[in-house]
Amino acid sequence: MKIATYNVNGIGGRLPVLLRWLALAKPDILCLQELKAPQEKFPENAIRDAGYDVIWHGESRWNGVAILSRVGDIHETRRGLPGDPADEQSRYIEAAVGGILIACIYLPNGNPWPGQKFEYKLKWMARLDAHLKALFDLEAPVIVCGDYNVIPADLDVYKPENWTKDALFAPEARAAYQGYLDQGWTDAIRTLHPGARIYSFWAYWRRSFERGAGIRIDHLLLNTAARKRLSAAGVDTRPRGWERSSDHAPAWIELADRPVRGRKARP
DNA sequence: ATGTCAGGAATTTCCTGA
Repeated sequence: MKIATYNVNGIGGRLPVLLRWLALAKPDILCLQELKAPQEKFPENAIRDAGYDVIWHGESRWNGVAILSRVGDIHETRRGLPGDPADEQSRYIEAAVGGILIACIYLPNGNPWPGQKFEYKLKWMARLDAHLKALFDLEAPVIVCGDYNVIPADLDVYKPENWTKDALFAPEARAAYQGYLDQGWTDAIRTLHPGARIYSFWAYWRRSFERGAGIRIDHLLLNTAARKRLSAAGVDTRPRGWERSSDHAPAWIELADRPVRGRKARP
């Protein structure tokens, strides 16, 4: 089973690119972020015509998350991250589908740092930390994926010195992300490719993609049951080179039907 | 410091967020 996450940066203008990638890559489950569309403007019919069930949480202008599935109906389990009833930003949606619990997140960017937006990011990360603790021990495979807006390590950025003042590379944000791994969650791409330079975002300007000037901020975190079935992971850079592309590329994993021999937790 | 997008609001141009 192929599970992917893709920050589309606007579902409206990106629909042709998304449909093209769905036909090419055929993910079984796909999480989308940055819909940038109100609830009623999500292109539900086009997604269903492509063969996918879908749930989404829109928001006018900003944010917005969705889960697509072509392997059975989606049973929504949660909409909105717990911990702050006053938070109205559409950044979290969770569902049971195909025997998996999948959470789609669009973690706050946090720039400029320091500032109120960065404080919101850290609070959101703390709320996610608490929720992850509740999800980790489930017996079912759990995948928490999306745009984390966190560069975990120097290896995940083309030029670390250019990002030292950025909220995506801030020590507090990286520490919070490390806290998720310390809970036991597996960063699927990094675990299968320990020393590789793999990026999922390239800024639109200065020909970043052509120069390979990227960062890795789209992650798939797996609990123990999911990690045991992890057979492959990567980033599909192809759509980043298409016309009218998102500034992100889809990150994906493959889960085997049963546990993969030798797939142990990272030391 | 720069640079490029998307979408919404107001109209052809600016604003915010990223």
